[in-house]
Amino acid sequence: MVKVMNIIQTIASIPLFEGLPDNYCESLGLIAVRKTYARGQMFFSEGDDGIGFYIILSGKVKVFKLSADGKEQIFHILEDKEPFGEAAVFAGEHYPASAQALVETSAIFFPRPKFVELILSQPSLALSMLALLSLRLRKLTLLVENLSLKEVPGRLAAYLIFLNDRNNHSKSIELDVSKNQMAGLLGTIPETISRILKRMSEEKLIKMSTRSISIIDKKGLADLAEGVRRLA
Amino acid sequence: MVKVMNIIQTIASIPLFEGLPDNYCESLGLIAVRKTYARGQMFFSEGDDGIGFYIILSGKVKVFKLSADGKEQIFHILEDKEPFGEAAVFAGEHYPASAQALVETSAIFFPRPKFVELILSQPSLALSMLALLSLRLRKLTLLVENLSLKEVPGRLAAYLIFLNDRNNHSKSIELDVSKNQMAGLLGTIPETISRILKRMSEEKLIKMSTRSISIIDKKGLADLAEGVRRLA
DNA sequence: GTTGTTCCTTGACTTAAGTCAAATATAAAT
DNA sequence: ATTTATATTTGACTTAAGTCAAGGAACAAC
Repeated sequence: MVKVMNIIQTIASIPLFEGLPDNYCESLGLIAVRKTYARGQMFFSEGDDGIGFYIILSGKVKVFKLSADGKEQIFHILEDKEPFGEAAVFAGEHYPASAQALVETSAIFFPRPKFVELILSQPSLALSMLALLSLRLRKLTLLVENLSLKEVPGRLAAYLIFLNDRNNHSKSIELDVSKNQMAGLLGTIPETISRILKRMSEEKLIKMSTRSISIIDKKGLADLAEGVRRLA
Repeated sequence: MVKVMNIIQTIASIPLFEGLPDNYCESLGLIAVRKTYARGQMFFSEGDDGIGFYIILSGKVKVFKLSADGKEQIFHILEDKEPFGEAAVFAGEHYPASAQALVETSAIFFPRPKFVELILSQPSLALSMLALLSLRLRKLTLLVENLSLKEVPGRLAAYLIFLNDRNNHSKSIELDVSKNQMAGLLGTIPETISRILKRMSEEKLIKMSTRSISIIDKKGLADLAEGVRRLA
């Protein structure tokens, strides 16, 4: 029972379920299953039946698709307390993309049938899910915008600013994803990332250290991201 | 009252609200407002407050974003009974993109506050909305995949097949959107569309008439869309 | 340390697709 | 029909970014 209690407390602390009455958190706890995935292990693959969704407790997960020739487009890189696979629970039968652990990751799993049942009895939970999906939609919209409206330096600048904003606006950005992953997220290749980061350094927009990047001219980066300025 | 009755019947026929109890359709009818938009008129612009969402009764609407230098990325082109602006109702405060009537369009509008209220009292309505948002998410996922994993001929092939499938798999596709719009949707420019359609004709994948396109080699197109084959 | 592995950088080359500009074609208006 | 406007096609040119291939770091294991 100790383990169940832990899950319930954990659930209550997840933004998605915030403000739910205690007894519903308990119901959630009862249908939730804790799982651990090793680095590189797949949660699910594109086309699999959508049997439920996950919420990350710790670790890092990438959601992506592969093209016929093996190129990979990453849609999201997700961390603590972020859910994934949730769209498949409501829409179609299958997961539209694949999900893989980038590092050892622990997550809780909510099986579809029981969760849908719960939703039906609890409108405010439904409202939370609606807000969540809307947010995802917004994030994806941003990605589409980036991919088609901006060239790579702009996308990269936007991503650096995103990372910076997420880390409390501290001047230095930890590069906890490989340039390979970065490239996949930005719809390009690692070589291009390298070259652009170099140009950004030359133009004194950023300073590079081994495992991190410092933003020197945030305005300049923002201009790049807006497509206002371009890189020499 | 006649007008209200019409709206209620209309609402009951919309997939999004299918299977709802009559009294809820009536409630929806009471908060719904019918509006008409001229060709070129804006429903809302990116950044506007998300005051509600629309469902198309007749006409055609494009949802898009503009870059700093005026390039336009179209996210969806929507027709009868399709909703738009719904994400803004739940997520943030603002519409993430703009919506404009491509032809004279009539729609019903649901104001946010009253709709949210309704959702809270009716879980199965919430479930419909969840499914809808998931579907949107899926469509966008596809767009991202197209934009980054495939080159333009592949995207165009995928789009032609999409149009074909939508129109009951009839051999000929009506080009009811300009090549300009098409280009915007596929993240490219009209010139490129022209050239690729020409090459597709030369390779006997399609046959072009003035206002329509016939698919000759569907398999060939599908191969292009999958990225299996390439255009000479 | 030294070895092996993985990741990152750099260079030379190629190419898809964008820009600019001009010529046609189609549709709309009088 | 003739004119006007709008869309489409075509050509010549440019360029961002991809491919291929070779060196260099960084890191882990022994």
